[in-house]
Amino acid sequence: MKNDELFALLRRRGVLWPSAEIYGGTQGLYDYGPLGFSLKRRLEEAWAAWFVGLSHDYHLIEPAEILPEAVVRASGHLENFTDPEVTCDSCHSAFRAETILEKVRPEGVDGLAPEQIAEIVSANHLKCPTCGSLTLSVPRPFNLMFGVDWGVTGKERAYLRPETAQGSYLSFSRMWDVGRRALPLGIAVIGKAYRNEIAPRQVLFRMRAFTQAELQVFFDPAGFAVPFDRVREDSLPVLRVERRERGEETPEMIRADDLVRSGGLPEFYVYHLVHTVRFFRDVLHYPADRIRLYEKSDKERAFYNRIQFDVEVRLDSLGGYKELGAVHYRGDYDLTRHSQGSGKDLSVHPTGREPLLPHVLEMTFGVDRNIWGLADVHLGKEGERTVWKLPSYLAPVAVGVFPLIGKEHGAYALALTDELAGWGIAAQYDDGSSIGKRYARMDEAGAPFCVTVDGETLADGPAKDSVTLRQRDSRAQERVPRSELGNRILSGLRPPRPSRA
RNA sequence: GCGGGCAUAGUGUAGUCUGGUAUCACAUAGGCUUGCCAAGCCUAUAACCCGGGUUCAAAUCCCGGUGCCCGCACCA
Repeated sequence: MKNDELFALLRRRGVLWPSAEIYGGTQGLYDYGPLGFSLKRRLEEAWAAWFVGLSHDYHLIEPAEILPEAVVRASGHLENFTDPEVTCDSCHSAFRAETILEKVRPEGVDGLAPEQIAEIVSANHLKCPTCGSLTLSVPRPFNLMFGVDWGVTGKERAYLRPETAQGSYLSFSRMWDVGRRALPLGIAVIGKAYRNEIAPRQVLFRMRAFTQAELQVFFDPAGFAVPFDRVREDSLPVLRVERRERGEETPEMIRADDLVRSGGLPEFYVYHLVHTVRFFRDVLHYPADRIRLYEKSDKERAFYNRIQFDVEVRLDSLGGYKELGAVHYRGDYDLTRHSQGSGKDLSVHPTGREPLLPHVLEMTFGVDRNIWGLADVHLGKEGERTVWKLPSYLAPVAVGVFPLIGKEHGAYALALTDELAGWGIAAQYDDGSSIGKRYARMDEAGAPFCVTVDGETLADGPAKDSVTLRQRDSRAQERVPRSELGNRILSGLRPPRPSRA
């Protein structure tokens, strides 16, 4: 489905819509409706069940969304998110100063004042890349962070967090103290991050407020033991830098142990990469042939990232592979910076070991982007009908409950709806229009089951108190006693956890 | 930010050039009928992105704004 068509469908069904729509909408902000909110909750729960479930020592926390200026200064966001931007006075195109100066000053522009950059531009007669004029302006700072006035005087500054990860780094020493004082230690955060994007685009793909799910694993750089034997035979769809440089776009399947043995990647990294791919493939049910692990080169990744693979999924609505998650090996960059910034020694003393500064492995997941991805991949037309084939534990509605004839079976079906809701099942009663339309509505909302109360349910006989249970994907129906219904539906509603036995 | 395109009920659209009661379908709500996969009939609700201008009269022409789409740039 095309981008527009998919968004129209999601809007019509109340999955999501632009924020402040009655004022014409607000660029880069979206509201989730009933179906979208519920799907998002379940997606977050599935993520947590999987990634936090990887180890007894991985935990969820909820840090604050506002960061004091000292934090973003230490993290590098004040400096790096405030790229000097040069505009062309002729055609008004905008560029990062670093891009303009790339050829004459490969070491970058860090530490240069705007006037110094302007001097270099004029001394080298640098032209506008778009129109070729010699009319590049003096750079002005452009910051992707939202600043907020802080305190009574409003003179102090704070910032909305541009990524959730910072809260995990800030909480690390507290988590060390309240925990087992052992490495590895994983800290997971699910929450909003905010970026004042220049050009928000493609609905949920570049938003100004978005939800991230991130797991930061702190580990001893001298050794991070993982049960690698359990993943060594998995094959991963990787597109490595050398292959990309040959012009290849498609990934090749490489076994996990080969990625370690001849691929030069550490076991702990590949182990988590395998589990990340399993999550996308086995939990979210993205088709295996749509998933690609895209390795970022030295130039493409942030300087502190030692290894970076983006998890990409091919989406028809956006015409190609899109980044839906990533696995970063960040070294000790974050704790070093915050040790310096705070003046507090963040190194730890594991029992029987010398003090050390842990390294960080980061797994990031774009929650909103994956809601779009799940719609792109699983929501589609099958002949006349539109079906959203969500994994059952993600479906916002688990079961639709219908009376075959409203007047005769309505009361029974309503009572049954309440009973199922009491089991914690998202059950939705519908007696509108015809039975066929009710099935169609539920297919579109992604409900894995529909239950219909009919004459046999009420009549004395062998089928008394049984109903028909209809499966979304196969459309097959079977007769099920009311007493078994709760368990039948409930069994598919728990998201999978990784096996770690 | 730049260039191009677009904006009409919940959704998709006709009408815009050539100003004069805004078209159709689906969806939604109610009724009759039917009774296990979007059936049929009747009824109802429902729209010209916002602001200004020209005109007796603006969805239509003019100016300004906002939003969306595509490409470029940006996305440590």
